[in-house]
Amino acid sequence: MGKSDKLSIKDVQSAEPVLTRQRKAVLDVVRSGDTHPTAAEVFESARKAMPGISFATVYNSLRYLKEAGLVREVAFGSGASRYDRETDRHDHAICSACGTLVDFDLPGTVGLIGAAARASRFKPESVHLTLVGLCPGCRGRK
Amino acid sequence: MGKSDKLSIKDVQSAEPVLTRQRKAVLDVVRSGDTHPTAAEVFESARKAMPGISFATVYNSLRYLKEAGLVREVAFGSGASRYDRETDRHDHAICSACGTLVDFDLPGTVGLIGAAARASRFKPESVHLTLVGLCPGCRGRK
DNA sequence: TTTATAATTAGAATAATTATAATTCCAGGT
DNA sequence: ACCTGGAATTATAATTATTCTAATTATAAA
Repeated sequence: MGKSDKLSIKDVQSAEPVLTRQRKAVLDVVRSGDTHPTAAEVFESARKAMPGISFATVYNSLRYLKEAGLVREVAFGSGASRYDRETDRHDHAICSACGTLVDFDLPGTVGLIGAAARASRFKPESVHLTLVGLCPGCRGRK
Repeated sequence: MGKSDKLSIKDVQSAEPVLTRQRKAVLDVVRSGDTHPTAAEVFESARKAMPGISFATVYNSLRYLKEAGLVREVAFGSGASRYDRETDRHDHAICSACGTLVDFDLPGTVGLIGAAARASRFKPESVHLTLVGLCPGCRGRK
C-alpha cells in the first residue's frame, strides 16, 4: 500500500453522490455486462481493476450506491443478494429450475401502483413484478 | 422386488406430503398468526410446542414444506428469508423504512402473467407484484 | 500546514444456511 | 415379536454471507 492516489473531484455538490475510485470501480462492475452479480462476484471482478480493494469496501460501496440510487439490490429465493444496474424501472423473471434472473419491462406494471398502494395502505415508492417460471434453456431441457 | 406388482400404500400416497410431528409443528407455526417469521423465529416458536426440535430440522422441514407447496419463502432486501403460509396467490408490500412485510391481493396482477411470459420468454408458473414504500406506521412517524 | 471529516483496509465477529455423521423412528416382512 | 432398510431427526461442524471494529489513509476546509 502506501501508494498515493489522489483523485480530484471537481464541482462536487452536496446532493450528488461522491464517487471515490473504489465506488467507481464497483459501479463499473455492476454496469458492465448484463448479469446480476453477487457481492462476491463484484469483489472478484473489482479486484482485477483494483487489486487492493477489500470485501468490506465492496459491501460499503454497494450500500452507498444503492442508497444513492445507482444500483439496485435484488434478493430472490435463497442465497446471496444480487446487484442490478439501476436503469429504468423494470420487472424480473426468475427460473425455478436454474435460478437465472432476467430483466424485462412490462409497461402495465406501473398502472397497478395506485391500486397496490390502496390495497396495502402503503405510501408507494416503487413497484415491480416478479415472474417465476422456466427460462428458455430449462424449458427445452425438460 | 420380484414377487409383487401391487402398489403399496406408501407408493399410492407418495404424491402427498409426509407430515411428521416435527414438520407439523413447523407448519403450525408458519400458519398461526399473520406474521412472516424467519427460520430463527420459527425455531423459537416450534420449540415451545416441541422442546427437542433442532435448528436443522426446522430448516429441513421448511425446505420440505416449501417443495410440497405448503409454505412459501420470501426474500426481501437483506437479512434472513421469511416464510409465508401458502394460501392463495398474493402480492407483497415492503416498508423501505422498517422492513415490515404485508400481504395483499391485487386481482390485476394475474392479468399480466401472459404479457410477462411473452416479454421474458419464460414458461410462466406464478407472478407476484412487490410494492416498496412506507407502511402506515412509518408514514406517520416521518 | 493543521485540523476535521470521511473513506478504506484487514481481519474479526456475527448471522444465516447447509452438510455430515451418528442415532432413532417406523413400516413391512419373516 | 424380531429383524431390517430407509427416511427422519439430532447435534455439531462447516460454509457462506454480511456487518462491525479499529487502525490507517485520503480529502476538504480553515
